[in-house]
Formats: sequence, C-alpha cells, structure tokens
Amino acid sequence: MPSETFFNLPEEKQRKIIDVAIEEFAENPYEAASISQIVRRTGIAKGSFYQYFEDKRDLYLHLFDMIIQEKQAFLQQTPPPDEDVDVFEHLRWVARAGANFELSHPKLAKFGYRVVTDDVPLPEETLKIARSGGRVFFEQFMRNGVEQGVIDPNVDAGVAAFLFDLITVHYGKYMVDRLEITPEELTTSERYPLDTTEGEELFDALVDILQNGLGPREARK
Amino acid sequence: MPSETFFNLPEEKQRKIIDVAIEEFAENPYEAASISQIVRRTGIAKGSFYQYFEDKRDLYLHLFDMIIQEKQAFLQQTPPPDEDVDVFEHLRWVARAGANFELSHPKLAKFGYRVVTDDVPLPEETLKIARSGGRVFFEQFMRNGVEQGVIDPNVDAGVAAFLFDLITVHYGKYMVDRLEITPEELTTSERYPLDTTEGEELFDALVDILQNGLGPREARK
DNA sequence: ACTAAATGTGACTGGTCGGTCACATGACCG
DNA sequence: CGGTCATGTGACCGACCAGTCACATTTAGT
Repeated sequence: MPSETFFNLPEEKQRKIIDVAIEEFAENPYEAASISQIVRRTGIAKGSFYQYFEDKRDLYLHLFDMIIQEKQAFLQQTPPPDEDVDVFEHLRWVARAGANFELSHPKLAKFGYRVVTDDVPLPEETLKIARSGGRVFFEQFMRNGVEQGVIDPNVDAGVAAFLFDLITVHYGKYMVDRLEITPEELTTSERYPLDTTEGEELFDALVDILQNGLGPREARK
Repeated sequence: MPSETFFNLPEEKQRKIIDVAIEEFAENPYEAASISQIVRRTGIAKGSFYQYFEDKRDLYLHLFDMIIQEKQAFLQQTPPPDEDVDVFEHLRWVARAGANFELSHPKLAKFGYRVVTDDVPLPEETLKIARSGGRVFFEQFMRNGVEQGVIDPNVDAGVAAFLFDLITVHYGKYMVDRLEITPEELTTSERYPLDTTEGEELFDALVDILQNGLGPREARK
C-alpha cells in the first residue's frame, strides 16, 4: 500500500507517477522494469519515490489493484445483457467488451497480459484467480447454455471454457492486427474502433465458428 | 554462432552448457536470464564461456536454432497424415504432435513459448515468422478443407486460423493441467502421456467443437 | 519571525550484470 | 627437453539496479 504521503500529493503528480509506472511495467517484464527509470522519467527523486511506496513490489501491487478497478468500471459502462439471454449473445458481449478494453486502454491491457504470462510477484492466490478465473467463469457459462438448450450437452465444457478463455485474452490483439488499427486511431477517435461494421463482422465470424463449427452447413437451418 | 573452440569441446561438456542455458532461458525472461548464473551452474569460467560464444545474444540464437531443429526432428518422428486426408484428421495430428512435444520436452517448449510472448533479440524477420507462422500455415489448411468440402466456405478463414494458432500454442499446457500429469510422469514414463484413452478423448473433444460447434446436434447427422 | 513537522533530495551502499584481459595451464610436436 | 598454440581462468571494469539516509527545503501553525 502506498503511504499517506503519496495520496496527499497533488493529483496531477500522482497520475504522472502512476502513468509512467504502468508504462514501465507494460513494456518490461517485472524484473527488468526499473524504478530508477521511473523516477528519472517522472522527474522525482529516488528518495521521494521510496516515501510513497515501500518497494518495487508495493508499487506493482498498487498498479494491479488500480487496473482491476479500472477494468471493472469499464465493463460496467456497457452492462452485460440479461442472464437469461442466449449465451452466444452473452459470449459476444464478453469478447467485445474485452477487445474494446484492450483497444481503449492498451497500456493497461499489456500490463494485464504480463500478469497472466510473466513471472510476477502477486500473492499466490491472486495469481491463481487471475489465471484460471476465466475458465471457472466460462464453465458456469456453459452450464447456462446447456440449460437454455443452445449448447449441446455432449460438448466437453472444460475444453470449451479453455477456448473461451484463450479468446478473451487474445482476440483483441488479433483484431487490431487484422483491422490494421494504428495507435493514433486508438487515442484520437472517440468511438471504439471495434464498433464498426468491420469490427462487428469479426465478432460475428468468431461466434459463428463457436456456435456452428467449421463443418459444412447444408445439413442445417 | 558459437566458435570452433566450443564445438571442439567434449560432447558431454557441450551438452551440459546447452542444457543449463536452455533451463536458464526457459525459466527467465531474456533480460533476466543470467550468463553469470549459467557459468556458475556449469562450473566453467566466465572467460571460457566468452571463448565459446560472442555474447549473450549469440548463445540465445544458437539455442533457438537447436530447438527448431529438435522440434522438426521430433515432428518427423510421427509423420503427418497424407495431404489429402480429412483436414480435421490433419488438425488432430497437429494438435497432438504439438502437445506431445510440449510434454516430452517441457524445457524446450517453455523456451519456445517465451520466443512468441516475451521481448527477445531475434532478427525481426525470424520473429515475424515464428509469431505469424502458425496463422499463415493454417490459412492454407483452411483452403484445403474448403476444397475437400469438409469446411464451410463461408467461415472466416482468418479467424479460424487465429483459433488454430492459439490452440497449438496453448493446448498442451491445458492438457497437462487437466490430466494432472506430474513432472515425474513426464520423465519416467516411456510413452507419451497423451497417447492414452483420456488424452485421445481430449483431442476428440477439441476437434469436435471446432468441427461441429457448440450448438445442439439434433438437427444433424 | 520562529519553530516543528512534513516532504523533497541525490549521493551512496552493496549487489548483479555482461563482457574483457593478462595470465596460467595443458596438449602436441620437434 | 623447449617451444608454440589452443584452451582455461577469475579478478576486474563500467553500468545499472533496488533501496537507504543524512541533510535541505517547504509548509503551516503560532
């Protein structure tokens, strides 16, 4: 936890420190991220930094908490569809919200990505939740779908959840590649670049594959 | 490229160095992996190391080459099915071969995983190939499937290739988790732990989802 | 204006790193 | 033997790191 001294700081200074720190931890693996760099780039003295934070890990944990909160706030901004709507509609929302977050907060997303892939000094329990959280969530998801009769009960729920989890973590990055969205567009445009015809089509394509598979369609519909 | 001096070394010493180095680069991000550690753990002098390799990067590149070769040799050991076999059968082979490699060479797989996720000093072109290679390969794969009539031509090939790529990179790890395979089993058992009934079922489950989707099946077959 | 508490500062410590180099040891050959 | 050429060695260099601390500066209360 940052010290009270830190929270007494003018808000602008707080933000500057946090922003620079997030950038540093987004661009470098935890071990390589450098406090010396952070203080250099914020223009504060090393000693001041250590009056705000106990140590490197303390800063890291604080950033993690902030990002969790920011992401939750972001997701609640476009609330999920009702529980009883078609699960595929729900899945579509999850994928889209995740991708939009990645695009509108690329630094935060990069940070989050490192949390689940790098070696990082979070409490063991937190790590487990962050890493398997998706799977647990999606297994429930599958049960809902089966109940609704829109998911075949013979499908292996674990494998499906594994797929969903991968998708939420990686689909945003894929879309950025594919739509050739430049960093400038991310910061300048007001609307989310995925809320376009092209973007919607990509979500449709994904959900379609998951729903109907790759096999030929003549037999159905 | 390692110097001739290195290749003149007794084979056992070469292997020891390589093994320790792979372990170091598998366990740590490139920046955090330490030459000092490597020479400490192999028991050679720092100076000797720098007679074998130009620098850290040189060692890294050499390891990368070795791993590529080893993986290719491994894959050719169980050759792919004929080109004209059902693409889903082919996909099954790809996923299975990848997962088996991950299980029988966990250190190499970890190393390879870092290549595609970490920041790593490979030549730009090599990196691009390593990272997008899967997608390009799988797009061809999709074309074959459409020709065979086992893949619906309306499916978005790019999105499907994206899915395949994710799967080959991550499915092995998922299976190890799910089957609760311990590290000992990996080193002691002679046969690949995935060539079991349970393992086969997991491959079936995956291919089934990709082929038929998650939707209810009454309408088909 | 004086004081005391809060905040700011950067040189410094002890450590690790990648990489070098002057020198020691060994192997082979006459 | 002596000589020479390949190989081995570890102290050392400069750079950077996380973290500390004695001191300087600012702020606020009186």
